[in-house]
Amino acid sequence: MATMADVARSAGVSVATVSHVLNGTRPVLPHTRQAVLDAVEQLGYTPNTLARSLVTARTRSIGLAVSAISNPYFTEILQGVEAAALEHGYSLLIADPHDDPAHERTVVQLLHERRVEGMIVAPSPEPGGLLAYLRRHRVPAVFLDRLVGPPADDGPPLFDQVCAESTEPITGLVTHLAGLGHRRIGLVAGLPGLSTTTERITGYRLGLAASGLPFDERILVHGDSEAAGAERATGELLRLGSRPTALITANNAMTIGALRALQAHGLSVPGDIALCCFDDFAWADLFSPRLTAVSQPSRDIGARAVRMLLDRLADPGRPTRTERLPCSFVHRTSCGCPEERNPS
Amino acid sequence: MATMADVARSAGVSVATVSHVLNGTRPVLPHTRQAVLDAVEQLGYTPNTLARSLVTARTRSIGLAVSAISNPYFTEILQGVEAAALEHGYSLLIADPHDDPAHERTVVQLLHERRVEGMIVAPSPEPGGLLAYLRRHRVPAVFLDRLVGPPADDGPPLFDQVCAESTEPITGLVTHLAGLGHRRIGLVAGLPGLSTTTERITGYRLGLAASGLPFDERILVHGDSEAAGAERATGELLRLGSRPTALITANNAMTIGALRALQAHGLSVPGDIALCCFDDFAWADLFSPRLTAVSQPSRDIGARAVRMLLDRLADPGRPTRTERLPCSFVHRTSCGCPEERNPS
DNA sequence: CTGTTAGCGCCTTCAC
DNA sequence: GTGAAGGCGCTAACAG
Repeated sequence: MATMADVARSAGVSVATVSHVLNGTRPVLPHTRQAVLDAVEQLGYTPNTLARSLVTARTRSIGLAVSAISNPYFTEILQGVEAAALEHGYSLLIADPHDDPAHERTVVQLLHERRVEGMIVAPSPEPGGLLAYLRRHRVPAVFLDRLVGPPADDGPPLFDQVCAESTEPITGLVTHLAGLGHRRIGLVAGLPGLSTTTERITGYRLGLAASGLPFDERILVHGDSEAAGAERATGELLRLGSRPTALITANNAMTIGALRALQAHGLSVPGDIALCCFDDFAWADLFSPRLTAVSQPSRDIGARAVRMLLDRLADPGRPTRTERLPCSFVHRTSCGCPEERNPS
Repeated sequence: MATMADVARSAGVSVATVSHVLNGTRPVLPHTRQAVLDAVEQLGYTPNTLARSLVTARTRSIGLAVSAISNPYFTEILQGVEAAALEHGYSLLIADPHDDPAHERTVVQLLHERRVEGMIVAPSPEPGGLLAYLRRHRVPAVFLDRLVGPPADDGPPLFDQVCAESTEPITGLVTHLAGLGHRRIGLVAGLPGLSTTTERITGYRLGLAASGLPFDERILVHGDSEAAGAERATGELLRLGSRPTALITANNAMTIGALRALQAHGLSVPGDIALCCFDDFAWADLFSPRLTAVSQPSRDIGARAVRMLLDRLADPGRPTRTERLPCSFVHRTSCGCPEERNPS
C-alpha cells in the first residue's frame, strides 16, 4: 500500500510537504501542491489514520455500547448517533454489552483499547464495573436511557447523561385511563433497580393518586424490561382473581410480551382490556390494536448524546449535566377511545 | 496515559518483555511475568491498539456499510454481524451510506482510511464508484442483500456475496394467492436495477405463469424499495379501473407504505384485498392484519457475511462465491386464509 | 530467558 | 516555501 513516502518520492518533494498539502496545514506553492495531488491520485494513496492518530493522539472516533440493537428504540438512537457523529467528522465503533455487566466491562475495554475519544453507553443494571473502569481510565462518556446514581464523593461526577422524561408521561397514561372510567389499572414495569423503572413506577403512582385510585401492589408486576419477562408477568396478572381492566407497559419490548400474553389468554385490545404503552412503534398506525403510546424522541436522544460527548471532549472541565428530553403522547385507540382526539 | 515504557520501568524490565508477557508471545519467568502484571495493574495500563496495528499491519476490525439502519431487516443483519465479529475477535465500524452512491464512496473511503481489514456492504443502486474504489485499493469486501452484476473482464471478481433466495419464495406467494382464487395479483416491486428487484419480479412472473395467469404490466408498480415510494405506487394501483384483488409487496419498507395507501383508501386486509409480503416482522403475530410473509434469515446473512470475509482474509486467492440462503414461508391470515395451515 | 534496536506511517518543531 | 529529523506506542528480529 502506498505510503506518504511513496507520494513524496513520486512528486519529488519531502514527506513534510505531502503532509502539509494533504492537511492544508501550511501554505504550499500551487505548482508543488499540484504535483503532490497528482502523485496521490496516480498512486491511489490513502492516508493511514492509525499512524496519524498515533502522533496526534486523536482518533476522531467514538464508541457506542448499547444492548439489544434489535430494539427499535435503540435502533433509532443508533441512527441519531451515527448521523451526528458523521456530521462532526467522527467515526463510530459499536459493541453490544448484551446487558451483562461482565460483558459490558469487556466491550468497554475493547473500545478503549481502540482509543475511541469517548463513548456513549446505555449502562447495564449493574454498572459498578463499568463505572470503575471509566473513572479509572478517565474515559469521557455519556450515559443513555438509564441514569446512574449520584456521583461518588471522591471527586466531581465524571459522566453526562441523556434520557427521556418518563415520570410525567406515565402519569398522563394513568389519568387518561382513569378518565375513561378504569379503576384497576395494572403496570408491567421493568427491571427493578433501573432508573427508568423507578421513574415510571413513580409516574404510575402519581397518576393513581391524582385520579383518586388506590395503589394495589398485586397489579404492579415486573417484566424484567424485556419481552419474555413481560409475557410471564402479564400472564400472572391475568390469572389474578380480579384482573385489571387496563394495562400500562413500561417499554416497547414489554409491550410485545404483554400482547403475547393477552393473545394467549384470548383477550382482545381494547375490547376486553385497555392498553397504553411507553415507547411508540413507527408502524403503530397501520395495525390493530392501534396503540396509544408515549413516544420518546429516540433519534434526538442519540444526537444529543453525541453533542454532549463532543462538548465534554472540547472542555473536560465543564460541569456534568443530565438532560431530559420531553416525550409526546400519541393518542390512538388501544386505550378504548373510539376515535382519535387530543388527550384529556 | 501509561505506556508500555512506563510499565517496563515500573516493573524493572524491558519493553520487549512487557510486550511478550502481554501477548504470550514468548516464555517469561513466572517471577518477571508477575512483576509485569503487577505494574500493569498498578498503573492501569491499557494497550494502545493503534500502535500495535501500525506495526503488525492488522487492525482486527471490519467495516459495515449498510443503509437504513432503522430497517428491521438490516437491524437483524447488524446483530448477526456484530455477534460474529466479536466472536472472532474483530471490532465493528459502522457507517450509513444513505443509499446514495456519492455518500457511499465517502463512507467506504472513511472506513478504509481507518484500515478496516475488510468491509461488508449493502451496495447502493449505482455501485460504480464503490466497485472502482474497492478494486483499486484492493479492499476485501463482501456484498450483502443486493448482488452486483458479473465481474468485469479485466481480472478475477473481487467480491463475495450473500443474500437470500428470493425468486422461488415470491413464486410461492403468487401461487398461494392464485390457489385462493385470485386472478389479479399486483406486485409492488423495488427500485429498478437492483438485483433483488429483478429476482422478485422474475419470481412473480414465474408464479403467474405457473398459475395460468396473464402478466399485466399495469399491476406491477415500482415502489422504489422504500415506504414513501410504495405508498405512492400502491395508491396509483388502487385508482386503477380494475384494481387487483391481491397484492404482493417486495420488502418490509414497501409493505408499510402499501398498508398506508390501503388505509388511506379505506381498504381492509384481507377483507377488501389480500396481502402477502416479502420480509417478515418480528411482532407480526400480535397485530392485525396478521401478515402472511416470506421470512429472510437476516441474522444468518449477517453472520455468514462475516465468515465469508474472514475466509477471504485468510486466503485472498480463494475463488469468489455468492451464497444464497433459503427463506421460509410464514403463513398467517393477511392472504385471506381463515386459519393457519401449511402452504398448499 | 531477557534486552537492544529498528522501524510501522505520519505530524511537527526547527532549520534553511 | 520547503526539508530533515525526532518521536507517537508498539512489535519483532537479533543479540546476549
